[in-house]
Amino acid sequence: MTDVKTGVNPLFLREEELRQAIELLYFAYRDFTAEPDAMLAKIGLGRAHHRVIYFVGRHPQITVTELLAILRITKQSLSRVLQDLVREEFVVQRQGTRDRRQRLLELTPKGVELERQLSENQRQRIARAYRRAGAEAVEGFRTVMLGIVDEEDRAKFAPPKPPVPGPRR
Amino acid sequence: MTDVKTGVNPLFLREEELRQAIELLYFAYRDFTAEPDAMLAKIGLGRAHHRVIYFVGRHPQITVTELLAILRITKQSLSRVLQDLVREEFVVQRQGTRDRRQRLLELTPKGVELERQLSENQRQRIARAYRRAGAEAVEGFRTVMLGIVDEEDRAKFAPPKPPVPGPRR
DNA sequence: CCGGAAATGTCAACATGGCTGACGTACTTC
DNA sequence: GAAGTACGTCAGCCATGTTGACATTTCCGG
Repeated sequence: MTDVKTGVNPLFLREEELRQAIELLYFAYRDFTAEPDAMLAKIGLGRAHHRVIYFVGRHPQITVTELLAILRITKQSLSRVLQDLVREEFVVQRQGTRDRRQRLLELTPKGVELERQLSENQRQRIARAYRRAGAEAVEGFRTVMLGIVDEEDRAKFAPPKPPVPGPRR
Repeated sequence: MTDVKTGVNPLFLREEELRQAIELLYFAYRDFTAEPDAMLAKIGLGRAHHRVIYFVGRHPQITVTELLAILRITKQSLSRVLQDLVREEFVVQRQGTRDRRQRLLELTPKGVELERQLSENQRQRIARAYRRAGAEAVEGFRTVMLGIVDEEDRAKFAPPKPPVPGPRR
């Protein structure tokens, strides 16, 4: 196969390569969540609250069912953290107009501010890594990560082409 | 700055790009851990057990202190899962020879087999993503992930050059 | 050789955030 | 009008993290 001239055992290389990837995922996630976790702990919230705040901020007017599909947890688990967030006025629930059974979720200004603070560190971490790695590496990163994600969720990640104020058809 | 000719707002692009990265990390980790978690649940173990089995398998003869440094949890937390694993004979503890206070940890054959089964799915997931993305993308992935990891842990990730049977100095 | 520090273990109590099961209400849809 | 859907809630269980306190064994420096 390959690597004949270097005398390398390709199976070994592959195994080591895959293990490094496993560890990169573990360490990156561990370090990526450490700081927000610490900030949350100070105000009596946890990582679960962060996830809700993040995705509600990302998708204003999201319904409970949609949020459950993203988080892949039970409604009872979500309910607990959501109650905290509503009580503390980080999130508001509005009745849906199209379907009045729905509760549309939105961040309050206070929620927006918390979200910003929590994500700030994560954004900086990513920005730093992106800057150092360069555009080409970033493309590779995105491609590989997308391949790791379950197929059904890949559609969410259209290449980041912002809405260009061009001819609107 | 950049993107002048396309009329793109670079700040928006950056924000969207960073948010996508945050979500890639979240979804990739979520999907990456889902299957091992399900397998572990069947035998009454959890993700914490997996982490211990993984790193003990990766670093045979690792000491408790070293393992704690990798996992960044308290010794009490580790102790609980370690006790389970020793009782169920996935892991053995041997007294250190250099320093007899140490308990060197190792997988039993049963532990090796479990580790293999648990990681199999993860390795396949990575292998598939690597295969589809190509060598260049893999390099980019590694570079960016390394940039996300805390500086102190980066040294662990030497480029995967296996021990070539060359002139040993 | 003695005393402090280190490596490890253990007990106890607590918090977070998953889970299941059961049930209720309001609303939509057919 | 009946069935299904969106959402909420109560109750209890489990895994896994935390802190604090304390014990044992061993190593090492003065």
